[in-house]
Amino acid sequence: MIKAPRGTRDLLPPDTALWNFVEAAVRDVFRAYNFHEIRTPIFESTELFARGVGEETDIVAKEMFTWEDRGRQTELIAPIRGLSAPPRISTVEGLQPSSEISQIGEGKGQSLTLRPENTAGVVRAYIEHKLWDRGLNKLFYIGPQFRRERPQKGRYRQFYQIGAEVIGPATAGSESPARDAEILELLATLLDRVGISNWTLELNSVGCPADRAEFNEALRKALDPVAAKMCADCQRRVVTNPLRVFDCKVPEDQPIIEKLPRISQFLDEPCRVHFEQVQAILKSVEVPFVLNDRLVRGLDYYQKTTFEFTHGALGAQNAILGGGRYDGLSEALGGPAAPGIGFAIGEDRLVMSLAESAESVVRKPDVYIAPLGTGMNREAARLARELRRHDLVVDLGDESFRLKKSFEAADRLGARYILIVGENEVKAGAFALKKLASGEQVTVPRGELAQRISRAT
RNA sequence: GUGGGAGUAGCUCAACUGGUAGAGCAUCGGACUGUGGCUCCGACGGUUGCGGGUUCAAUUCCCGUCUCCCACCCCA
Repeated sequence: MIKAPRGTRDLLPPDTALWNFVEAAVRDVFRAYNFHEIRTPIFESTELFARGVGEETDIVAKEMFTWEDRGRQTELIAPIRGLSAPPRISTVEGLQPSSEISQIGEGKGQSLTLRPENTAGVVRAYIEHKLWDRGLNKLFYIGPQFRRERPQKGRYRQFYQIGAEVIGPATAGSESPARDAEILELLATLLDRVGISNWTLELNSVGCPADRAEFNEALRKALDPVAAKMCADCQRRVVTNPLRVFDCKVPEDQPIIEKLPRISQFLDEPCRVHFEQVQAILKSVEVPFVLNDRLVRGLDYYQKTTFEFTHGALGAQNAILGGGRYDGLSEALGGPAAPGIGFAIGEDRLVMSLAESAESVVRKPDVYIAPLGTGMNREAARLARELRRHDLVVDLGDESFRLKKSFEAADRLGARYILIVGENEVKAGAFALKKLASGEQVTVPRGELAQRISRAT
């Protein structure tokens, strides 16, 4: 039996109703903040992620689905029919870093990658279509992303993100701490709106690149003498990415980590002021937050404000969304200066955290039509068409069904009413309409059916 | 990528130290030819994840592999 590939899954009813409920609520919230939807390709040039997300990040270094495009010749038809020459798909794992990734783009077959996140794609589109000239600087997206990680609860190889970006020239206000606060307040509204309580907003600032360099230096100095006493992971981090030492959960390491310098001590004046203003606005709009100067986001492009919303009951993957400011990203991708801030919600995790049950958001049929006897399918179809025009949810059976079977079907579907369409009814021009919950049954003339069904509860 | 646990009917789970698989629910049919949710009877449904090994005999023991779950790594 062919099964869904590792780390992917089918979303089935009634769960899909819950997903649609979430997405509808989210679109509502975005509208109120004047965000507009953008849809970018599901795959992009590998180079975009290498430059945008950072070649040293785990995502780019070992978690991308990457393949080499073959231009116009073979496409996928031959290998699939004959199974003789399967398409070559590999992760970047087998490649040498940087040099090869950029070389591939220059050959005949360009290197392509399933998007592991959506910010790079949005910024690429912003640059490509000169969106700053159209006043489009508040964008949101909803869609699948792909990472080749080991699956576990709340983590899939195809997962869904709901995200938004504020991006634009500084003159448009995109650099303002007001945007940071607006984004955070939007998120608080959004979570409340979909019915998630008990979230925690953790807030930090990682400063400008200059601050980070200085801080990294100080961190290395502080770690140098103590690194040998730390866990194996930390020893590796000290070399590759000292910031990540703060993520360590090994108890023995905590006393050492407590004494390390903090990024907050290295923020320059503009960054410090920016961060203070973000906090001041949050207090003014009464969005609760906790400062966490150990919160360091993984992607290279973050600077200044970084944040995370967490929620219990998600296991180890307790971050329901994360984001931050990325003022240098546009330039890193060859675009104009365009400060920005954004976030990505893990939709899979968001749905998992919902108190709402899938059943409760499914719209059940208002009426089930039971045709009874030869020729009654025709009558039933006409009635169904008419009732559906009145915005009623209608389902129906078949004239060969015994009445009992129709009743059982109506019960199973959770219909509110059953409408019996038999010869007697057609002759009389009035139909037996029975409320399934109470058993109350009335005879209703054709013309009054729609009104009768929609009115009652 | 690393470590641990688990895969038996559509779903939830049984099957003692190896003896060729069973229940509940669900589905379909009947009791009940135009009136359901209850009850009773019956039927359908499994290459016990897949492949190999040990054995007279494997759901059970061993090896490999795939998938899921938990944790690490990392992240949404």
